[in-house]
Amino acid sequence: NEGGTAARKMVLTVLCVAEKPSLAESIARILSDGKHRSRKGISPVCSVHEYEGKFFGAPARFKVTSVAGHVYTMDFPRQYNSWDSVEPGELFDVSTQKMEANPKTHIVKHIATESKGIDHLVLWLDCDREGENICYEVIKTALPVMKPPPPGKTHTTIHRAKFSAITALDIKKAMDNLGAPNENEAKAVDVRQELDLKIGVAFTRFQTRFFQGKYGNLDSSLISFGPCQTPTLALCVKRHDEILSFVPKPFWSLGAQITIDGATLSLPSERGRMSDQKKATEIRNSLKNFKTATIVSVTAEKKSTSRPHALNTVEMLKGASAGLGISPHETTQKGHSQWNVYVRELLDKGFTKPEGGHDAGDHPPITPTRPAEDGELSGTSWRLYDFITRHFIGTLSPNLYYTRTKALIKIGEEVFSWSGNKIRTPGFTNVMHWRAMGDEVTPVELREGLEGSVVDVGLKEGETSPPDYLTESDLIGLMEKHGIGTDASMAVHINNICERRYVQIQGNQRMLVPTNLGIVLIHGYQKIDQELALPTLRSTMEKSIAMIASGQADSRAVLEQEKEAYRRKFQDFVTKIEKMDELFEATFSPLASSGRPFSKCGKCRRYMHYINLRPARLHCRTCNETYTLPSNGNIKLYKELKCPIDIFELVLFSTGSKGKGYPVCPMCYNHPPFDGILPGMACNTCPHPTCGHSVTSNAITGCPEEGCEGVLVLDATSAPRWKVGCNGCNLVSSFRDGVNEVRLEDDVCEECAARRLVVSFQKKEGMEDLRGCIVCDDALDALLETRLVCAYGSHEGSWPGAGQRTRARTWWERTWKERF
DNA sequence: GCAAGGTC
Repeated sequence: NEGGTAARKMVLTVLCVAEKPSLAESIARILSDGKHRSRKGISPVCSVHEYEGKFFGAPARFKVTSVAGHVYTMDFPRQYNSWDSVEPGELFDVSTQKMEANPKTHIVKHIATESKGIDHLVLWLDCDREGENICYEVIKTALPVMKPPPPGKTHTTIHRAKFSAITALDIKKAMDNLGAPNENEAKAVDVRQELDLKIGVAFTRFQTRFFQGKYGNLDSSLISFGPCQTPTLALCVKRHDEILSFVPKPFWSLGAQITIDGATLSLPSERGRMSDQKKATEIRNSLKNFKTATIVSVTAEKKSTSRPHALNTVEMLKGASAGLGISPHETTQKGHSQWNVYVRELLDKGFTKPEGGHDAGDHPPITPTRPAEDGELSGTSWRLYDFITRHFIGTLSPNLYYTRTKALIKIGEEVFSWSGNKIRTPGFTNVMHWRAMGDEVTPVELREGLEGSVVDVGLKEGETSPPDYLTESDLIGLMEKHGIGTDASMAVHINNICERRYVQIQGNQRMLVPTNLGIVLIHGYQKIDQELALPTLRSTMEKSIAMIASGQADSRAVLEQEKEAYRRKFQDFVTKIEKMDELFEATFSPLASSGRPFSKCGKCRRYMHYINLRPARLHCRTCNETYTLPSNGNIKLYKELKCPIDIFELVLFSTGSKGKGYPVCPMCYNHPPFDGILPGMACNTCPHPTCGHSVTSNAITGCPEEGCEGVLVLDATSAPRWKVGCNGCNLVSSFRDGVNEVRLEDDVCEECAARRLVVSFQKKEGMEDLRGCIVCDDALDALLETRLVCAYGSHEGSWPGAGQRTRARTWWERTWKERF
């Protein structure tokens, strides 16, 4: 059917890409009037929704899919990952690269596959600056494989959909008014990324290395700096300083007690607080002889409290923290159980992202999408759902109306008052009970001219009190005010400064109390360079970046100018770091008085002290030397065994009974005795030819893990639990129970060149010794309790396999042949 | 091991 083929050829293929999977589904449903078909994509997280329709009047097949946030992330080339061999200041000059943000999700491959041969690409990314940047990430992947416009035609094949809500109206309107992506906005994000990376990483590495291990009770392995986290911390420290420097002032307030129509009322003076004690006393004394109090006026004023505005994310975070004690981090956790479904629906369907970044106020941004019962959601999820739903109903409810009555009562010429509220209509407080107002009424009716008798006129002394620490809710408000972070990232910044132990959250009120470390850091920046700890650090940078976004400034020029400014700041910081160190010295204790006696120093033969804080380390008080130890595991003594090179006593590092274990010489670990070996050399990587703990003594074969350059070594340190593990990656496997001893032979397997081993068994096993190669002999391989558990998860199927034999042979030829 | 920004 020639005609049919020709007609099919005319059908255009249009790919629509949204920012996240749920949006792709919503968009497809709206545009296809629910007639879309869904299928899986290459990426495990993204589906593709297809339907037929018209594009610019022509018949078209539509595919709607998504990315999942940014496709690429910016980083330094790999060789700049080393903290030891790269000077942080150099980082400002390194050209950064974009790499796939989440390689496991295969988003790049997904987009490339779905873009192949398409006629048009429609970008449905969120209509904000980051979304504009993601547009170009998608274009970068899609354009090379798209069908070029037909010869002679110059129309664009790249389109931008602009929408502010996921509603049928908005989405269809966007499809009918396609435009072009905004390159300036995308470039602005590139510049922000590079600045954040370079500034953050340079300062973080430098100050971490400078202070790490310098003080005995400084418990932190990472001392970070960032254009958002540091100003956030500074806000907390500022309040702390205000509290400490607060000087209370005394004040006096006058009050009267009267009886009127048989009721007793306490009345404050209309003067309020008085700071002059002498004058206050005079007034009190002048009233001593008055026995009568007279009501001189009663006014009733009708008042109201407006129902709340619809919730946006920031208000939700504040409400959840202040009212429910749920952290912003937890509030935005939507990755588990039914919660996931709810918040996704809540955020997607009801969320408005008006253009220009201001809430137009015409949509309720966060709303419940269906009723749920208490039992359907677990603890925190239910409380948050309850809050959102009540708030939502509140926005649709009448205002609170009440009457405020105020009576003025004179004793002599001094005016006292009584006031109270009476609810007329509770309105939204019916459902938002936490905003409810109580009735305050007198037991008697107050009316003008009524007289009572004075029981007492007294003076109360008080003093002004300091402000409280910032609550989390306050902090979020301040971050918003100063433009620190976005609604999606504020929670992360707060979580960061908690995790890094710069602040602690205290009490039900969730107040942020800075730690010594947090205080010293901010005060240190203030001594060196005020600007580094100003709440405006972020917004100042944002202003330059906004110039790029609006097309008023050239992105390269802004980048260079900002980079230069921060390079100077960084260099200045480096030269003045002693100023910050003075504060550290005054706050933290010297190493010389920290830790407990542990293992012996090879230089002075005295006990070194073990400091079990991050980073774990040994300190020799006699030599005044510090030796850092591997972290994220336990450190134990190792039978007083010594390193043959420097006679330091070895210590044993282990990550648990099923985890890795190896001996470490504190000296070699910090100062490797062999050329070309970087710090961090444990005994299982030490090439010493005869030491029983070296890799030479314990090597079996090359690591079976694809791409790992490490060596599989025998680990006898937790015997009788014998293990094999890689000295390069996390791969480790135990021999099964009943194995008594594993020894390495001097010869190697003819087939694969792995070292042969001899396994002996406990008596109760009644088994002969087994001798052979762990790579080629199934009987030996079967003794390994678990298949090798590896860090990268790429090792599947049987180990050791045929591929391993080749790898083992290569490893032998290349590295170890001459050593045996 | 570092930043901040997406989303999961």
